Amino acid sequence: MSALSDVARLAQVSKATASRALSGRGYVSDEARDRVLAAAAEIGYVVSTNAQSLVTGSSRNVGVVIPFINRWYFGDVLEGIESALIAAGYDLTLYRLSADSAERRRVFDYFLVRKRVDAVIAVGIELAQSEVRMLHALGKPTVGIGGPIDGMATFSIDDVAAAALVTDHLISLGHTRIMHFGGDQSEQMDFRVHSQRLAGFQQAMAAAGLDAGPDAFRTTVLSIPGGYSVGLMVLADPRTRPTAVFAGSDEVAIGTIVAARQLGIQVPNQLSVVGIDGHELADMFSLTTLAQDPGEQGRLAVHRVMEELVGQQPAAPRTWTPFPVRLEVRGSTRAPAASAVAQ
Amino acid sequence: MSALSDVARLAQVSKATASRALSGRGYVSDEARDRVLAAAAEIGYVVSTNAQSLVTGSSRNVGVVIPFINRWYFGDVLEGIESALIAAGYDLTLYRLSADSAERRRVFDYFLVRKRVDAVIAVGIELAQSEVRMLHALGKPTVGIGGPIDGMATFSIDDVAAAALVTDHLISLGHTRIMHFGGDQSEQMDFRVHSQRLAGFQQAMAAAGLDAGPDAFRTTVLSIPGGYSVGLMVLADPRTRPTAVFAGSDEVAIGTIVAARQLGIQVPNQLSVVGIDGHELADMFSLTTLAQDPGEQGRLAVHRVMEELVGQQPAAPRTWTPFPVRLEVRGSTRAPAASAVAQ
DNA sequence: AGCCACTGTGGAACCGGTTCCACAATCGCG
DNA sequence: CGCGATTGTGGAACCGGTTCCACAGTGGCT
Repeated sequence: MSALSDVARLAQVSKATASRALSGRGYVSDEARDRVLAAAAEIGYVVSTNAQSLVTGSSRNVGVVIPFINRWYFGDVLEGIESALIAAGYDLTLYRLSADSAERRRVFDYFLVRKRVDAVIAVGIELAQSEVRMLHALGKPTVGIGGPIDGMATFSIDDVAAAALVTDHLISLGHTRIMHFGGDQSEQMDFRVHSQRLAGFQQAMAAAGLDAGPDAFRTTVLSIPGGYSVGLMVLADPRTRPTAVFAGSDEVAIGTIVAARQLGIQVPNQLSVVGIDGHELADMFSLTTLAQDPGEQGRLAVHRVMEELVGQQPAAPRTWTPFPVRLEVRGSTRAPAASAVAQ
Repeated sequence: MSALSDVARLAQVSKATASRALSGRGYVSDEARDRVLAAAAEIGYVVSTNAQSLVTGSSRNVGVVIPFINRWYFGDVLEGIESALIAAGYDLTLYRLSADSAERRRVFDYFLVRKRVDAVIAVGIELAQSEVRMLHALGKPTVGIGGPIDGMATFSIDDVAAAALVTDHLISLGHTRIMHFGGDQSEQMDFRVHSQRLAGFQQAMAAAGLDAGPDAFRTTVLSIPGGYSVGLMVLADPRTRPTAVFAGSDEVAIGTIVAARQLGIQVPNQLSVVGIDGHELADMFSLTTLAQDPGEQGRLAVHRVMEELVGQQPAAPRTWTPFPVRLEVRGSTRAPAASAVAQ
């Protein structure tokens, strides 16, 4: 491969001048610049980013740590991050972090610290305080999606409020027998998303004077098959069947709707279902949902990182920024039929 | 940050010995090694991969170019690639390539060439011969998933055979009015997947003496909503409705099933549906499908890249390796009911 | 005893850039 | 005309490692 010195020799200038001509920094005569550019083009010169990073100390590369790639929310966030990084001229190095804690340590110790990332974006992962400190100690900007995390800039929707909002939607329609299908705490290592949505559900129920005991809550995997299997189990018995389900994610909601159809239960006539996410399939399944925009969250996180990376001015404080949501009412929610209640 | 020279000073050895002790290459006395390791641990030394890459010429980093993240097949391939790369001690730099050709050039010229990848894995992207030559000229191993591409090692299922197989399955059940919902050529920049699956369909139909004219084929976006919308349009009219649909992907098949249910058409009693992929939702929808294993394809591609990267022995020839498939018969296919045919 | 192979170590060159600094030439202006 | 500011250029140091080479000590063998 050709190096800068080759370009310099061909253009009959010094390495210093060649470097200045190519980077655009410092004084270079037009004539010299033209010669350098022509020489570079002639031999197909490309800079070595390794050499560049070595001397400048920055690598124009951001690490993204994410637990899933194949779930809608995470995939969308990743797409948003990717497009924003490319636009900013940065590369994206991807680390998927499974629940396996040994692998987790390895990624953290080995890759993130050792490798050439300028910053880290953690999606849906609850970082320990020791891990946060480690990243801060390295001077690497770090932002999280799905916070809040102490000492870090994080973005996410307000899960408690979101859950309360959709629960209130069901309550205002007249439902009283409402169940929540939520995530299992141990399933993945993300934030307190699950418990917060459960808390919001319970708050809203309590505020309306409704029962939200243990019978009103089932855990499942937050995916379409997860919603399907819990739906099949819970909805099969007409005597205990609720009139409405608040699903912890749209994927669970869709699985529940499919299960209900399978059982011959009409949605929304006999069962209302509401989710959280704004999944691309929500429209197809007429799903009422609290929509968020994961791609936008990803882009926002990138901008926050860039602020701190470029950062002449002091960066914004490292706090949680709630992300807006909007309730999209579709055909999966309706007032409970008298017969359904009686049944 | 602490550098190797700091470690060397603290351990009272030369940089050369410190480097040998840490890398494990060359002769170092046990005593010296211990001192170096202790010194490194004490000051929290981590190597600079930039310096390392600069001198060794390899960066332990593989670039992955992929058109979608959020479609099941691509997400699964990506997961497979990621896990295999991490296991091999390599990083994964992600480039999403949209259909926009300007962006495509930019990624190619700017990032792939300029940046620090040791190899490139291209997923579902048809590379031009000029692009293949460019990568070869750089001496970077390159493998594709979803081939074949001339001059490149590629992995994919045999799309013609796969399409013929599922079509034969429908034919052997007694169906004669079969339609194919396939991908639109212009929709994305992947390989000739769409046209090959169409060709396989037409071959199988012709071999059975069945009509596979233009009326037997509809294009759509290869996603669940895509299958849903084409399903709603095509299945609405009972007079022209086929008794079986071969969907170009499981996502299209699932969308078609949902559309059929919506129209009150029973699957499989009134309509058989078969897909290709082995989607995670296939089981839930009782979908008969030709299963492939995208994650395994990703892992295989990584191994192929590693072979060439480590490669003392001459690497395997750069040809297409067909990937195995298996027909998983579930409840979405059945012999056509006499009534359905008459209707 | 003499020679060679092996082990262990440090000095120095090198990878490919960026940037500091010294120096020269030109220019504007009092 | 003289002087300081501006422009343009090259030499050399440096980023942080790896590795070649020279050299010294030790041991095994004839």
